[in-house]
Amino acid sequence: MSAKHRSGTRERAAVFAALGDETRLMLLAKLSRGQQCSIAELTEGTALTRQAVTKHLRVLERVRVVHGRRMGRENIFEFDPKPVNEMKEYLELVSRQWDSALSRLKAFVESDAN
Amino acid sequence: MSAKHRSGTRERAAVFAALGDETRLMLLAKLSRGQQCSIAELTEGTALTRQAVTKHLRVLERVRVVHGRRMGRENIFEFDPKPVNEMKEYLELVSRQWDSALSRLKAFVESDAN
DNA sequence: TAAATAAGCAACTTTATGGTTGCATTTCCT
DNA sequence: AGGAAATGCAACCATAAAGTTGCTTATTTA
Repeated sequence: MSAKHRSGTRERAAVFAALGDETRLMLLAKLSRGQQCSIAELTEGTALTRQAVTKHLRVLERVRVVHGRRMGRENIFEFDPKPVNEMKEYLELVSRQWDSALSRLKAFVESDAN
Repeated sequence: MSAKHRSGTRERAAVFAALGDETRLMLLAKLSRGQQCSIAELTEGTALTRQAVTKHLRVLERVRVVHGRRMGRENIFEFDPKPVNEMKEYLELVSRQWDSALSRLKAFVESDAN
């Protein structure tokens, strides 16, 4: 309800959208296991072209779930946990709101109101 | 790493994708506060048409974040917490994987290897 | 230095998404 | 009954997203 929440809606949606693709979830899975991988390495597991994987990495990079740094001729990508943690916290908030809403409903039903 | 994970990748991506839109996050916010709302009511806060909101509700419904039931002439929508909790748990898993990967890296750096 | 490796850039195709408008249907209320 | 309210359905449009191919650039390495 605070301004902090409403102002972040766009950014949160962007992070969720970035996670909303099977290929990107697989990239995320590999990188979150701690491996630092080049684009070519990340392409290996998939049925896609290197360029397609590159595009997916840019999407993840734009919302800072991942970042790459140039090492010689290769671009090494690494996981960045902050946005994922923020999304986890947001979902926890939603969950808590729901629980307290249920509690209120329960209290209402059990009150004189019925 | 288990089969359970890999088989769910598509579904997880679908849920994240459903959450990856500002309008749908706002609908989710309202519904997760426990209010059961008709489509017309949910449309009120927005600058969109009723039909646009309906489409967004269908997207959320397809991944079971929400469900509607017909009550007379109106369609009352309600939040469903299961998928959101599952996504929360998935993000927790990712987060733990990352933490343990960092621990392993730290142990490695501090070992004879350097 | 020349071949091979890794990646970036750009154009293009296809399909999904978000949104609209117009009209039909169901339900409620007087 | 008959009008108002709440939806549903379908066609349509515009833009974004996912993926491809072809070509260029930068770095290794033999």
